[in-house]
Amino acid sequence: MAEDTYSHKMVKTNHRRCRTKFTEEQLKILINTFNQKPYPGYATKQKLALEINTEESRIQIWFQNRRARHGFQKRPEAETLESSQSQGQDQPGVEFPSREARRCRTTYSASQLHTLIKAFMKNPYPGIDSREELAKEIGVPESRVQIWFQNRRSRLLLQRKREPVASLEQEEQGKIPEGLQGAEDTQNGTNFTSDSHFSEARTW
Amino acid sequence: MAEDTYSHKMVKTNHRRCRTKFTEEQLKILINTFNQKPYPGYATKQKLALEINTEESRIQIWFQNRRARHGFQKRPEAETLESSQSQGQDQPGVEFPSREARRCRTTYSASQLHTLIKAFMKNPYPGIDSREELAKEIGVPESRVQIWFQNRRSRLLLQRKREPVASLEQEEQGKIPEGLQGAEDTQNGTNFTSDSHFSEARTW
DNA sequence: GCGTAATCTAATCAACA
DNA sequence: TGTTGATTAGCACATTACGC
DNA sequence: GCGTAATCTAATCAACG
DNA sequence: CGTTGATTAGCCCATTACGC
Repeated sequence: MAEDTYSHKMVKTNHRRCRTKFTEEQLKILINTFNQKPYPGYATKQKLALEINTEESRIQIWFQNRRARHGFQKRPEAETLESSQSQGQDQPGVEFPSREARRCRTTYSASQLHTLIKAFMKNPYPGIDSREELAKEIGVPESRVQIWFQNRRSRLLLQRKREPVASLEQEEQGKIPEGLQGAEDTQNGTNFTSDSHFSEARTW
Repeated sequence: MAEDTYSHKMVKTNHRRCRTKFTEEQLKILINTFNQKPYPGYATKQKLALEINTEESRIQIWFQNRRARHGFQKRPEAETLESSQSQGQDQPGVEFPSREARRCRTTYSASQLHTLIKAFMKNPYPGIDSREELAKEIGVPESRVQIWFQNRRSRLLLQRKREPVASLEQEEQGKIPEGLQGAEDTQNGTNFTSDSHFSEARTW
């Protein structure tokens, strides 16, 4: 049992969240609301959450999936220019909040960020248990923790395509001059049949 | 016991590098060199590497450990003002490089960075095998991959203490107003006895 | 204004019927 | 196996908008 | 000049004798 | 159970110094 040769509490809590099971009753209400406004604001979702006794984040997910799978009238703005809603976009004077207000922006303190980043480094893809634990530790709802991790990963992956050309070359990169770079490890040849998984065929 | 519930090739290659065993012969040479200059430059280390047939990075480590454990004469610059070396620091005209030249700076291409970052997100603490694999994949010596990961983690952990005060407060931060933040998850109470590991007693 | 939390889509994973 | 909740990246930087 | 590789210290982990 | 190679963070931003 030489696996898990870690001293850390490698509890490996990487389960995903339990699949929520909606009752007929709940679904009826959800669908009904969806047909009225497929892009509900925070208030609406909160109300729904209370009404059908479910976390607001689950409702959020449900709406996302619903939108993605069952086509609906149209996007809320730039509609098919049909019914109501004053499509004039920038109708001056009244400031029409075509979109319902969203959830208030969460602000994280330094120590909260500390904890989050530390956890991120341990595992950028925390399971539901880790997230719950983190949430409790820093005192925010778990859904916010999840969102934070998503955004964080996004930002990190952004740097991948950042730092662009610097000047004007992007030719080959698997061809280091050879003789300086690859002139290492010529003894102790632990060649270990490298079954390189995740090759993934770059196509640059 | 339900650990490692991953579909990914969780080969768990988190072993550390094999402990290098130096022979008497090698040690003699190392110690000898150390006594002459405890802070060897790249050229010296490279030469040593060739001489005792060992990776340069291992020599680097050996010198670090040696310096940390066995006291030695002094720091290389601002010496005990003894022998040669023209200590005049800024002796105009000749530009004396008191320190021996270091290793040439490695520049990573965009695709190399892509691969590295991707790997970083999968696991910020890759074992020797993963690093070797990465090294082969992007065509740099493994030691450089290791260094890259170190620096990367460092930069990430930096942001922890970044974004400081914004204006002028740093009082309590474990005291969210309560009543807005923690007002979630009141159903589906999976309380799961939270044995919060890594508490680590902040002392701010 | 900037930084970044919130939101969204498209795709995929995966549990459950 | 299809349905559907959960999760993820965001492919020359996903988009939007809010707080400080 | 900035960005970031390279380097360093202090501490800790861990294999091996 | 000490020795010593390997690894890690870097406690108001580890330090240094190159390449572009």
